[in-house]
Amino acid sequence: MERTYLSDVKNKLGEEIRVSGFVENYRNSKNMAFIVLKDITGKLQITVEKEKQPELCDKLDVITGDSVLTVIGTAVANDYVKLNGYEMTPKDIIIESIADAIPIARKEIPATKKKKAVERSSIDQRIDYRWIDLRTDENQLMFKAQTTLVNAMRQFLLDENFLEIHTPKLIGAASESGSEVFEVKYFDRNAYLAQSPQFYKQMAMAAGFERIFEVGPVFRAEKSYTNKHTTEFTSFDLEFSYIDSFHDVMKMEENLVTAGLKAVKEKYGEEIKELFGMEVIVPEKPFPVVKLADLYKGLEEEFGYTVPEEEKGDLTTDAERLSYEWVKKHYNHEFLFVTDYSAEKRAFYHMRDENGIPQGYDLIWRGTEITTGAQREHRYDVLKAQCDEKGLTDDVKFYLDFFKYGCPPHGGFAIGVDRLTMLLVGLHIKEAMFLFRGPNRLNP
RNA sequence: GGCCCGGUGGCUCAGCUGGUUAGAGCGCCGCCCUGUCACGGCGGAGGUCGUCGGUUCGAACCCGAUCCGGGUCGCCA
Repeated sequence: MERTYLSDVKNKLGEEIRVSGFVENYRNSKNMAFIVLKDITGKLQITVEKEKQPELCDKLDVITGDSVLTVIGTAVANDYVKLNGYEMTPKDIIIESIADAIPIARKEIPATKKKKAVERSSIDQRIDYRWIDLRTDENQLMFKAQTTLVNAMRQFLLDENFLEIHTPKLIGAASESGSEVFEVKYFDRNAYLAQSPQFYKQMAMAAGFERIFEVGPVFRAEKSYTNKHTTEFTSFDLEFSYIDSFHDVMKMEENLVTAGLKAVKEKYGEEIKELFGMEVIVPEKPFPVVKLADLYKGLEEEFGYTVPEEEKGDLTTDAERLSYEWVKKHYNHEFLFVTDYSAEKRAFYHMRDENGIPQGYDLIWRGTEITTGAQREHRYDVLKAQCDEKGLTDDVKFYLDFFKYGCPPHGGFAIGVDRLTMLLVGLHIKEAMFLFRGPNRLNP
């Protein structure tokens, strides 16, 4: 008999069906036993009247919470049952796997008159047993939403004639600026883990691919201890040619992000609101844009925030957070493009205008940076000069060559997928990743 | 790297100015309970109080060292 998903049981009431899943809750009393079974689509109560089915009793005595069962039986409507209003009477129960006592507290249990509250285990404790933690409704919803989000963004780009490429993650030279890279053994020499597909995206432009994207892992050997950094994450990168300015890049990004959020809202908006208390808002276009200096001016006037002089060329974490208040107030919007950063703070490959202002931007969503984008400098001589200025020419010689034999004007950006997900459901990065990687976390 | 915080049963915590058998709730095990649905009731097992050293008649508690972990800032996606 073919397996029926639990979300589909309501369409098969009265029929004999076969279902499988984890035991989410279990109560076994003298005459009755109740099993709440959960699979990726839903839940179902299995009810056993022991007198009528003595042959099942031995099995019922060994079942524990989080065990995996397959149950064959018939589901029928019954007002007794709070869960869905129907329950299944089993004909047979197949024990696929018995679970030991669960070593983490996945849910907070509020205090009652008699009992103290039980706090949920800390995220670090839960990551030790992440596969068990991931069984919760919240976590599974989060990854369903992420799948929908990334899929909608990918589909948007395919419709825009982008090619999907896959660039190497093992690279021969520590690339791009001073950002730290991981060194790995590579036969009799060293290699590095790619910190970004940046150079290869641009190589694709020089190859005449015109429009490309890549969704893949990137590695950062930075000892960052924050709620939004990790040493390995998934980057949604794209690059495209024949742009007139970085405003074309921003336009592409707002269309991309809007398409993604629209799909998520349609499919999971209500569940996300219910389980995470977060509203999925499809943003209005165009997104608000502000120059960095103007934003700081506004934050000072309206929120009394003063940026330290040495930080003025960049956005501080406090300012980033406050910018959410600012953009809500002025534009009733969750997204904010910030432009006109200082050249020292930006990568050498960003194009600059005649005043030396980088032709790029950051995109801030709900007070957290999710993207850096820019028009790239495609003119070999200018690029080489900017490279010299940062003292990187020797390191990136191979990259400079990409621009020597013809290269269209182009630009692009990268979105951190994990950050997108974490902001979507209002969590920290550790909670939002399938498996977090940080300076102190390499397992499981 | 800076600043701050924490390591007590499987989990979450309490443990006053050092005082003798270290507590609770959840979980677990056993028994009881025709319908539960955060079920309920009774009983039980389970802890070298991160580690090492010191002070003291006496240390989970005070002191020193050390290890491990967490939060946050910087860096960025």
